[in-house]
Amino acid sequence: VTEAFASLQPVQDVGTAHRLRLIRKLESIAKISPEERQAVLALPLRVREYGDAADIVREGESPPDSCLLLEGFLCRYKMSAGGRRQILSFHIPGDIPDLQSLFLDVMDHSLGTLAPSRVAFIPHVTIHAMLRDFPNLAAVFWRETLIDAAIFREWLTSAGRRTAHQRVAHVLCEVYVRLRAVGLHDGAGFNMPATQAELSDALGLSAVHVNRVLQDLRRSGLIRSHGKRIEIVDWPRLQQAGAFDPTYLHLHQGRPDV
Amino acid sequence: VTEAFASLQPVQDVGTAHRLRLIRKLESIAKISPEERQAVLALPLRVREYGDAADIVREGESPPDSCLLLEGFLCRYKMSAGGRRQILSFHIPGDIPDLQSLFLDVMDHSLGTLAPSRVAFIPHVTIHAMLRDFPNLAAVFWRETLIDAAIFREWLTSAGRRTAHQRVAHVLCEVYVRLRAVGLHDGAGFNMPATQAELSDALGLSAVHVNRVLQDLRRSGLIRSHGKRIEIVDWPRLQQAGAFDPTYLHLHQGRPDV
DNA sequence: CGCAGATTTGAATGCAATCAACACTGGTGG
DNA sequence: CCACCAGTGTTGATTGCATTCAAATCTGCG
Repeated sequence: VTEAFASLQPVQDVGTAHRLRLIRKLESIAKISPEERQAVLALPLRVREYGDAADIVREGESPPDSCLLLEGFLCRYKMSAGGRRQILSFHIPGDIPDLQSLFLDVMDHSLGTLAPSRVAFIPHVTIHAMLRDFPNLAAVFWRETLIDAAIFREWLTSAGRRTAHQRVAHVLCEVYVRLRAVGLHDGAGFNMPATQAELSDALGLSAVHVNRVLQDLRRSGLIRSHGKRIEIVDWPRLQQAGAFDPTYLHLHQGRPDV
Repeated sequence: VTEAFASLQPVQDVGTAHRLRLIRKLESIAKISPEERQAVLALPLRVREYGDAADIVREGESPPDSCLLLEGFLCRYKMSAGGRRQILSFHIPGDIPDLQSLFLDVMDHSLGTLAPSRVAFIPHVTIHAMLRDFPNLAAVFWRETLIDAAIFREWLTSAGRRTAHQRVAHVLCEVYVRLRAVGLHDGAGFNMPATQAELSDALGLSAVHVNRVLQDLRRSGLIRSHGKRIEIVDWPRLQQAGAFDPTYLHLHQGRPDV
C-alpha cells in the first residue's frame, strides 16, 4: 500500500554477505568457476529498500536494469480483468526476479514486495558485458530463466488440475525446498511472509478456502504454524498431499559443457 | 494412441521451405542478420513423422537434441496425480518446443502431437556450436525461451483468475495471433487441430464445459466453426471476451544491442 | 488501549464437474 | 457402396467444491 519506504536514498556499499547470496543461489543450480565467481562478485549494485506491498517494477514499464533480492520476499503478479490478482511466482533472497527484462524490454507483469525488502539493481548493460566476457555464466543465467519457466509450468499444473488441498501443500513444499537449497530455511520450518490472501492469489483460490485448507493440514498433523513461521511436521505426507516432485526445480545439477 | 507412424525412417532432405519456417518464426520476435540466417539454414535436420497423439519426448528423459516442428501441431503436457492431464502449451510450425532441454537435462514434462506432425531434430551440440559462433543468435534463442515463459505466465493467469468464457476466448485469440505472426493463419480463421477435450486439458476445464462455452461464443456471433477450422467473426469482441492483450507474446520487436 | 490488518467461522450461492445418454462425423472394411 | 465403429461433439440432470458474503475474533503494534 505505502511506497514511502521506497524513497530512501540509494546506498552504494553492499556487504559481501549479500553478494554471496547470489553466488549461493547460482551454485544451487550450476557449477561456477573461481573467475566467474569473481565476475559476479564484482557486479555494481545499487541498493534500495522497500516497505511492504510496494511495487518495484510495473507491467508496461521498460526497466534499464534487473534486480537482485538481498533480503525480504517478492512476488511477480498480473492483474486480470475484474481486478483479480494472479501471483505468478514467489522470490527469495538470491533470486533475480526480472532477469527476463534483459531480453524482453516491456514488462508483461509487475514485481512487488510481500514483505519489507532490500533489493539491488544491476544495469542490463553491465550484465550483458559480463555474459559476453564469461559465456559459461551466460549459460548459468539462461539456465536460471529456464528454471523460472519450469516453475511456471508447475504452477500452471497446480492451478489447472490440482485440488485446493494439493495446491496448498504443493506450494509449501516448493517454498521450503527452495529456501533450503540456499540455506535460508530454519530447521524443519521456514518463514513464510505471504498472508493467506496472498497465498490465495498465488494458488487461484479464495482466501477463505485457503484458510480452511491450512486448518485441515494442521489438524492432520502435516504442518504447524505460529505467526508467519511454518513448521513441517510430516514431510513425507505433506509431499504426498501436494503430489510434490522437486524435479522441476532442477537443483544441484552440473553445468553442461558449452 | 498409435505410435506406429513414428517408426518411419528418418529422412535426410528437408525442403528449404521448411527451413524458412524457423527463420520466419525467429524474425517474428527479433531481427536476424544475413549471416545468422545462413547459420540457421545450415543446421543439420533429422526429420521424423509422427501420427496423432504420439509422444515425442517424455517426462524424465534426457534428449540429446531439441526439435523443430515443421508441420502439424504439438503440445507440452504434464500428468498430475490422479491421471489428469494439464496441457502447458500449444506449438505451431516454426516453434522449437523443447529448446529448454539445451540447459535442463531432465525433462520435467512431456511433448506430444495433437495432429499428425513432421518434426526435425537438431543435436544440442550443434546448437551450442552455432550459438557460440553467433552470440546474437544466442540472444534470439534465449529471447525465444523467455517468450515461452511469458506464455506460461499468461496461461497461469487464465487458469487461476479467469472465468471459463474468458479462458476459451483468450486461447483462441492467442493461437490466432501466433499463427498470423508466421503467416500460417487462413484469412480471418485458422486450423485448430485440438479437440474440445484437449482444449479443456489446456484450460483446466472439463470437456463438457468447453463445449458449452464454445456454443455460447458461436451464438453470440464471436466465432464460427466448421470441423477443425475456426473463423473469427468479431475480433474486437472476442478479444474483449478473453481480456486478451498480445503484449505478452512480445512480437515484432527489435533485438537489443548485445 | 485502540486500531488496522489478518485470520477464523458460518451460511448461502454458484460455477463448473460429473454422470449418463445420444447424435454426429469421418474413416475402414466387407 | 454402404454398414459399421470409434472418436468427437452435444445435451440434460445432478452433484459438489470452492466462492461469496457477512460478521466475529485474533494479533501485532503505535
